[in-house]
Amino acid sequence: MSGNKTNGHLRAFIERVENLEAEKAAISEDVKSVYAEAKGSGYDTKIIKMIVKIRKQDANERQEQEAILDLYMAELGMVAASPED
Amino acid sequence: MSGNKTNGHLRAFIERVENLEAEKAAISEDVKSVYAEAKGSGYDTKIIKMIVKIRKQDANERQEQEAILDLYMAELGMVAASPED
Amino acid sequence: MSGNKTNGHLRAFIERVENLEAEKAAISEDVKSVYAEAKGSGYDTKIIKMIVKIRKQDANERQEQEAILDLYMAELGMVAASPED
Amino acid sequence: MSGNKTNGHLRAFIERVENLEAEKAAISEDVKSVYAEAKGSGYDTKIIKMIVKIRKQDANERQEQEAILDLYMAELGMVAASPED
DNA sequence: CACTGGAAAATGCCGC
DNA sequence: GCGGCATTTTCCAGTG
Repeated sequence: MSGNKTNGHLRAFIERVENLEAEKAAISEDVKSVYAEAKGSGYDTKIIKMIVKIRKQDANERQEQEAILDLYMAELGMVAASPED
Repeated sequence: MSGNKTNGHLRAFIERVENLEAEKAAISEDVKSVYAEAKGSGYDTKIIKMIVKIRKQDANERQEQEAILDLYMAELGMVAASPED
Repeated sequence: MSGNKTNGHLRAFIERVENLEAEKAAISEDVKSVYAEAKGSGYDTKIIKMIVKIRKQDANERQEQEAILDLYMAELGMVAASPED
Repeated sequence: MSGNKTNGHLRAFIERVENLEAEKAAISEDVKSVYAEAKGSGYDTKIIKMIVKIRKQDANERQEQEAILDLYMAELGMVAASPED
């Protein structure tokens, strides 16, 4: 009665996840290919990875800055006063 | 200057990697959505993850087994027939 | 033969790890206390955490930049030439 | 403005947190050193980690048991005498 | 009080 | 085969 027909649902969820993860794995392969190609062109993989990493950090940082700005503004909009007392 | 034109290549490599990683991130989001949906249907996310994990392990083991089988067959002078499913 | 007396060593290693992790846990408690105190002084914990996070990100970024600089310098010191042949 | 002098407090809080987290990071390094040393002595890091984990679980269980015991004793009207410390 | 989001830990993977 | 790295997983505080 209660949950039997949901077994099909469970199976569907699992398959969807597995398909998505297969896609992810394929893309990871592509990334590896790009690095291999870059190395084949004489570039140092390590450096490329580091550049990618730094650029990602930059993006994160920007996001964090905006997040804290939002926090500040919310804070100021709410209390607009000194925290203590 | 010898290799200036390769700068364009470097940039291209970096962008390709970044695009691929963006795709990966998007798919990861999709996976999260599926889990959220499953949870909304009353399933325990943790259990589904375990099932997915186990099935992946099984797949890995299968592949290993097949690889070993291929090795044996090659050893015996028999070419492993078309592996595909 | 060889490894019997090392049991004592194993025990010693485990205890060292456990002691260190106990210290870490204690410090985590201290951190929590500081946040509690700050909140008691009217500060928003969330904001403080975010500031700490951003400052840590800044530090990381600096480190990454230096790391890549080192990489570049090593690269240039080694080959000092265009990447592609 | 009312609360300007609290900026110093905020700064102090932040620095205290950062110092504590630096200590934590240092201790984490120490833990890594211990594991490296253990590996250098021929031990398998993974196994040691498992042992540490199990012992921690045991400790947790013990605490739970003691907590339950305390509950029972409180229920019975007996104050759980200070076990130690 | 269950859920979300984030920090810390653990696992697995990749390149050397 | 090992160390480093990325991803995953787990734990916990905060929140509605």
